[in-house]
Amino acid sequence: MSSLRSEKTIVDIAEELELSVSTVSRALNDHPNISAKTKERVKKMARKMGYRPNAMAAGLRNNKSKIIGLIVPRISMFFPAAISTIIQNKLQEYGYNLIICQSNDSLQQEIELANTLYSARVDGLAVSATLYTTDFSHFDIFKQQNTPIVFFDRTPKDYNVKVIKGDDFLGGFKATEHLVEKGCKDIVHISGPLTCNLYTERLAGYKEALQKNKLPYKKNRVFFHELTRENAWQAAERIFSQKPYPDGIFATNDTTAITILEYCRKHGIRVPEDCKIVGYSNDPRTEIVTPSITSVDQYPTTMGERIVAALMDLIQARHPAAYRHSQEIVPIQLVERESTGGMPKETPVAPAGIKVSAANGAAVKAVKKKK
Amino acid sequence: MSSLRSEKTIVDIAEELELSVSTVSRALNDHPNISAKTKERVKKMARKMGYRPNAMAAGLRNNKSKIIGLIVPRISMFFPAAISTIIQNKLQEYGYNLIICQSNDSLQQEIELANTLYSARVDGLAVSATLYTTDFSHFDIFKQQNTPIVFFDRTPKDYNVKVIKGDDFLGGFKATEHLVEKGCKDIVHISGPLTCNLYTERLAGYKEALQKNKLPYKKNRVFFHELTRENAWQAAERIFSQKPYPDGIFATNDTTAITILEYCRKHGIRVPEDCKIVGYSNDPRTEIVTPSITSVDQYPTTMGERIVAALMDLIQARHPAAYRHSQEIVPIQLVERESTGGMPKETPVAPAGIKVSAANGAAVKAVKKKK
DNA sequence: CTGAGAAATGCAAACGTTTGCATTAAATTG
DNA sequence: CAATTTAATGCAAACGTTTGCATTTCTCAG
Repeated sequence: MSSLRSEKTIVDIAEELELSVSTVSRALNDHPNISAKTKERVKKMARKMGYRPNAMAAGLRNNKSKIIGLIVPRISMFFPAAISTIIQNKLQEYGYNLIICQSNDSLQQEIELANTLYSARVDGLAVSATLYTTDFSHFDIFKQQNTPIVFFDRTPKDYNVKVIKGDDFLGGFKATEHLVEKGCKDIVHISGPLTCNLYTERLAGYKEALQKNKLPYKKNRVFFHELTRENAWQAAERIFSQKPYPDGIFATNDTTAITILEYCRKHGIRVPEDCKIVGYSNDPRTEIVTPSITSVDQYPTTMGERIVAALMDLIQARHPAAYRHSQEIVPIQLVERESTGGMPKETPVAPAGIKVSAANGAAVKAVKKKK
Repeated sequence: MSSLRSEKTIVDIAEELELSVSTVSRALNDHPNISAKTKERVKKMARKMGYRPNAMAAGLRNNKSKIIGLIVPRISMFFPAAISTIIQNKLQEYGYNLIICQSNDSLQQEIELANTLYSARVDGLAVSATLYTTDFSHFDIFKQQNTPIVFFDRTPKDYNVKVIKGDDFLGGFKATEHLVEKGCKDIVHISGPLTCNLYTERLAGYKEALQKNKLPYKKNRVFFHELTRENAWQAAERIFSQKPYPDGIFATNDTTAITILEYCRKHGIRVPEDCKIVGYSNDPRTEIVTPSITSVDQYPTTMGERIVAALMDLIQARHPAAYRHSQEIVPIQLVERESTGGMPKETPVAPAGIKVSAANGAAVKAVKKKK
């Protein structure tokens, strides 16, 4: 009958075996100078005594926590959720834990989170910023201490740091040009707050596509607001409050696209006949809605994997600043569906649309340097 | 110009101010015996020197990490994602961090996760188990060390521990009875692996409803399999491979319900006219699909809040075993939609259906003791 | 056997906090 | 103003590891 309380420590093992703590420690960590025999003895005893390493003690001594921090706006949205999933699973393979935090798109919260994660002495940090983060100085501590830090998706414009992001310019461009190809001449763009890089770039892509196709850019055809369902609905009301109706809508977010679609259905505006719709992110919901919605896939799997790869890379090697501050672009792909006149999918279960693995390969090559 | 490397510690502050480390520590923690003046001096200096507390050192000394562990099957599914969101945000208010882990429904991974979370010396643990976890002994360590542990949703049947779960029996019952009320006489039930308590209870509810309404329980009308899209599609193929077709289907999962609906639409089976469908969890997707799908809401917000409340409770007070091993039931609610002949929603943006706050209040009262 | 080199083990400090107890300084009282 | 209480500060140990260096124990050639 073992004593009730009391965690077993390596000194307990050492005593029991009449060894020094150092040998026990080394034995457990498979240090080369320890004989196979003692290793066996130690491990067996550890098991028998129910020993569990104390990560905090080790972390304190080693100055590493084996924890990675992740800050995202919210994990209930498709894209960040998908990324978080990948990151979590991937990190596990490397023996790292993940602390996931949500800023809820509040700068104040983001600042606090950065501080607590720093206090936890995370070995690395991945961040997708708030919609309104333009000053990134609350991440300075990490840079000062040389803690690897990677921004993704919603990234800073001129904060010197490693960035992994989708090709938002191209995404905006392709989405718009696709609408043009399908015959649209009057295309509304629903954008987000321009404090966020994603939206400025997609908007730029939109403009570029219009220009290339000799369509005028009209200010009153572009909307800016936080991309909630409520705002989307209001935007729809404004858009369809007076004729002429647009014949195409590029929403920079699938939630918005879906809401617009619902509005159209409710008001007898036929999609795609009267008005075509394109969303962004390839949220699985775009596929189950009727009609299904064309969207821009951002390859969250690829992005997640590359975030982890970058972090592990930075942790292992003390990297040259060149890499610490480089930018990687993950490709995007337009997924055509019914809302722009595409065919309904063959069978909903095994969509032929995207082969992630292939895209993956392409993505890995598409590493660009920051200009 | 301050020295490049080197984290500032409280001893640096102490030296700078010619104080002892203990006073500095106490000052930073607002200990009552420290004069207001020194507190001010210390805090100011701390700020000036860019001091950041080291949570690992404090944790080691205090034997508490201020970290809560969470193990869920996967965070990309609606229900666990929703719960995780709530838990994370709620914990933040209490000054706790959350380490979210996914077992990917693998028992092996769940065991490993339990071990690493224990190594991190989490102050509490919340778990929704694997589909196949029947032996829970890998959580024994936590119980031995008196680390608070709460199971939710997918909970053990006879492992002595705090449990917070939805009223699955009632959910299964209501879903089935609703179909009966709508005129169904031949109701298929698509269930999950019976190793998981959720499914046995919902199945029991289904049976009960049939019996109460004098409908026969037919073995070949119930399906068991992991609730993936692929399996759902196959189930649909079997269900509709020969007449008579069922006139109602109760799927114990919204993904399955949605897939069945897609199958029906593709094969010209009219929903709800020919066949009615009820899902489970009230995944937002059930609302945007056409026709929208009746489902059972599980109040993830309520459940998440109560998980956190229970954990904080257990951490604060060294609780009597009675509470540590009690069971709480969170109510459920049937949300009627078009797939069972309900009216289409008024406006998709502000559905009148559920007022979470109100339900919340109801839920808090509905604490049942284990029989 | 002896001695040298290699292999295995041990010593003790360090990581950055917190905290019980001892001590000193300040305030209060008779 | 001495004596006593109260307020403020300091000392040093402890939390559980890891690791550089010193020491001991082998192994084996000469």
